[in-house]
Amino acid sequence: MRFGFEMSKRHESNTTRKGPKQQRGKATLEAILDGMIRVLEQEGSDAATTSRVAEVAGVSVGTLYQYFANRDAILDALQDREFERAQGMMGRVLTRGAYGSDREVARAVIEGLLELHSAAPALHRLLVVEGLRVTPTERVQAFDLRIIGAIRSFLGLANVRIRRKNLDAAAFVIYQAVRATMLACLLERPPGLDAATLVDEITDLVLRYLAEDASSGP
Amino acid sequence: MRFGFEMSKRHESNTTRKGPKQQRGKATLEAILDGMIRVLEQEGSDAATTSRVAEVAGVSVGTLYQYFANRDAILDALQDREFERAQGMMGRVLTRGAYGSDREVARAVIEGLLELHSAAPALHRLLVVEGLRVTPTERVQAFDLRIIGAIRSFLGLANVRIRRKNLDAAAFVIYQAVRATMLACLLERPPGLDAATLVDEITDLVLRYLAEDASSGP
Amino acid sequence: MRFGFEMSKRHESNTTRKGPKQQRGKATLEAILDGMIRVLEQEGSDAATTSRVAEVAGVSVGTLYQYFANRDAILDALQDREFERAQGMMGRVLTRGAYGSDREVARAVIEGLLELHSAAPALHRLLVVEGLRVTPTERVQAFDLRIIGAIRSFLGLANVRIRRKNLDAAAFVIYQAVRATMLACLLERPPGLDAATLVDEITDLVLRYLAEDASSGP
Amino acid sequence: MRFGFEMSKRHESNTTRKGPKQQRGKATLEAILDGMIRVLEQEGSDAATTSRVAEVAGVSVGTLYQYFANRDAILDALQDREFERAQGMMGRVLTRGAYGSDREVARAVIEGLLELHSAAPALHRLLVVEGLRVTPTERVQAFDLRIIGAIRSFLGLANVRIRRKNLDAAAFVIYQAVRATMLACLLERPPGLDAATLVDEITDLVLRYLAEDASSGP
DNA sequence: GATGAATGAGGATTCATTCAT
DNA sequence: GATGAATGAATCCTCATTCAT
Repeated sequence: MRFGFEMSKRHESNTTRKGPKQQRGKATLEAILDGMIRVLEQEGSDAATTSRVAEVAGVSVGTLYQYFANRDAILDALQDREFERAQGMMGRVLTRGAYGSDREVARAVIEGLLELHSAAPALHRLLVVEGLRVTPTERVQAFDLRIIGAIRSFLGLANVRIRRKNLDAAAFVIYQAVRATMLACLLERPPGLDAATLVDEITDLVLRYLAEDASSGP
Repeated sequence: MRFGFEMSKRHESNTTRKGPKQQRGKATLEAILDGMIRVLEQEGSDAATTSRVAEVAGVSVGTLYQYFANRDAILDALQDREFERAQGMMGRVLTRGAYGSDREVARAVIEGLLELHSAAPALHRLLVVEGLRVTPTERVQAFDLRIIGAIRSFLGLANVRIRRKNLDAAAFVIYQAVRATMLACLLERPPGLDAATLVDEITDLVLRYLAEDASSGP
Repeated sequence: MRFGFEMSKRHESNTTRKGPKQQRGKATLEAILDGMIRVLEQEGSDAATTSRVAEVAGVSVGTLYQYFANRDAILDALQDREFERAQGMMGRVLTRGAYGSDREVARAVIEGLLELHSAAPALHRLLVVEGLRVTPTERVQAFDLRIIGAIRSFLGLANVRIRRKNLDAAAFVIYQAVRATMLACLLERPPGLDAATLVDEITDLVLRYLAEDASSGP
Repeated sequence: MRFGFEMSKRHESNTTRKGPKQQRGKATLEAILDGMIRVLEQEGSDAATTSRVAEVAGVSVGTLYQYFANRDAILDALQDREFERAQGMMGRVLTRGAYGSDREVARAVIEGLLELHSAAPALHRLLVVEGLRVTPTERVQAFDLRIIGAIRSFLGLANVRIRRKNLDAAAFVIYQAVRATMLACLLERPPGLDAATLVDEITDLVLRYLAEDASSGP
């Protein structure tokens, strides 16, 4: 167990219809997920109809519905996959850089996140939008709630001197601030704000907010 | 529509169709805008169909279309109204608090923003979603671009000692971070993060990021 | 009485709502008719909504409906006006040219028709379309039935040697052939078919069809 | 819609959306075309809404739109089908009657046309209306342009002595005159003008107009 | 298991017509 | 009489989902 990432195996109903027992099934399932991402990234969410996704995935709509109970289930699965990737990245970075300075660790995590987001900005945009839904869906665990939990436990375990009293609040603030900045930067591509600068700024934002002393600004 | 609130591609007629000059007209127009907000807040963006908005506004669809060229035009108008409110708030706060400490000014602005967001969180959620559009529209001034510009010029004029080199980047980061945190807090209502705490945390986040010395944290 | 143009004063219901007793009323009524024609000619029939017609006529929709029971009534009135113009033209031409050769008379009539059509081709197109309605409207006298009647009586009275046995059929054929050719020419403007040529061709078409000897081709 | 059958402005996708390759698809497509004709014939063009056509065709609107990109595409397809039928008829008649007299050939063609028109007068009415469009569409080959071209080349090839100098004009005139007369006759059913008479009259009209000597009139 | 044709509820938008001022 | 804001039925079209083959 890494950082005590607690997470329930949530909501059967909305998810994959049948566990991909077969090899072929697994491949098809992945093809559909990738099809969804590809459409999202290249054609925008308006174009992400079930038919189009199936087409891009190289299967028929019927098949798509054999793997997913409904359209939302695809997004759920995508969320799961993305969460696992984030989790994996964090694990790798933190293990590897266990002895680096706070700044180095933070920067590594942020770079990892940026990489993850860069691979599929539109997907992450979607995850934000979904997370911000006004009418709470029955989607039990929004993507960000899970991540915030993970961050919270990391902060609790970290041996750095965190200045924050309220760790729950801190985890929440960090997560929202980092994600929004990163995502907006990727999607809006504001002139004069390249990836390197972005990482610098976010790292500094987070460290100054968290750490007792963070005089080593850029 | 899926994925929350996708806007349609076209933006031919971004403006109010024909502001009937009468008094009644003005009232009807406001009723429609308020109807949209009410639906957004209470029923979610999927429910914000033109029919439903008209119904809630207490007018017929036909009337709605007499005031707005299309559905998107309502959102445009809402954006304008909100921008003006934000501008007004900033003006008032900054004038009034011209002699306060940095922290006092920052806190006042953030409290003002929180107030604005609290009045219509769903609307602001929408503005975020809009701001994150993958396919950038020709919509001349996206809400956030306008606000970021305002922040940027404020930073440039402020007589405080800003530690940031790249003021454009700083304005961008601050805006995204503050807005996302505030909005997510309002919409998700995470337990243990009340309004007061939120203001404290955000103020600190911003000040530490910006100011040369921000030792007066909580 | 000229050629025994018999015509009933038909269908009160669909027509002008109130006889324009006032001077102003008469002017407004004409303005509306002209507005309809102007829109038809310049913007096409899709644009000919009651609102647009009223706008172009310089009155309000309400006023328009004070003069016409419904939209169709405007077209009825237009039909009447056009029929009267056609009648007047025929009268003038036939009186003036009473002693010309058959060909001269025919040519004069056709030129007159062309002039009438040229002034408002879109209107005449509309009259055709209306005349060809599949579901017979309650519109008692279609434009063409009235004109055909007039032609028929002219053929009956004419002192030329008509070769046709069936004058009813002949009147019908002539009318349809002439009108269609003329109108299509005006609307489609086929290259290499100017007004002069058109008149020549139609005149010849009609004369050869009707007259005992028509060896004097163009 | 008013004024009979206005077509909408756009013609982006003039073609069949996606001819489902199956057998069933072909049948459905035909059912829709026939449904459109049936509605046109029996209920008039105002009734020819997509829903009604689908209903009469025995399919759902969705299905209709799976075969045709939009309402106009149905009419395009109908036009194509009709053009092909006309072409086939002409081919058959001209081949078979290669050795008949001019009058016999002409009469055969006209009888063929009458048959074609009789089968679906409302459709042909529509094609006329289409042909008379004020705003010329980019629709590549309007029905009549295609037919006029065919007539024109037939006139050029015919070994009969055509008296006309301007064959383009002659083709145009013949086409418009014949079609209008025939169609109006079918739709208005003027008393005392049966099919046989109509064919006689039209044949004579055309032959006298075209041929050097046409003394063999009725 | 896969396919894709069929379904139909639902959403945006228009426009003839009315009626309170 | 004139005005024009309000009405709402009607239309086109989309897309998630099902089911017969």
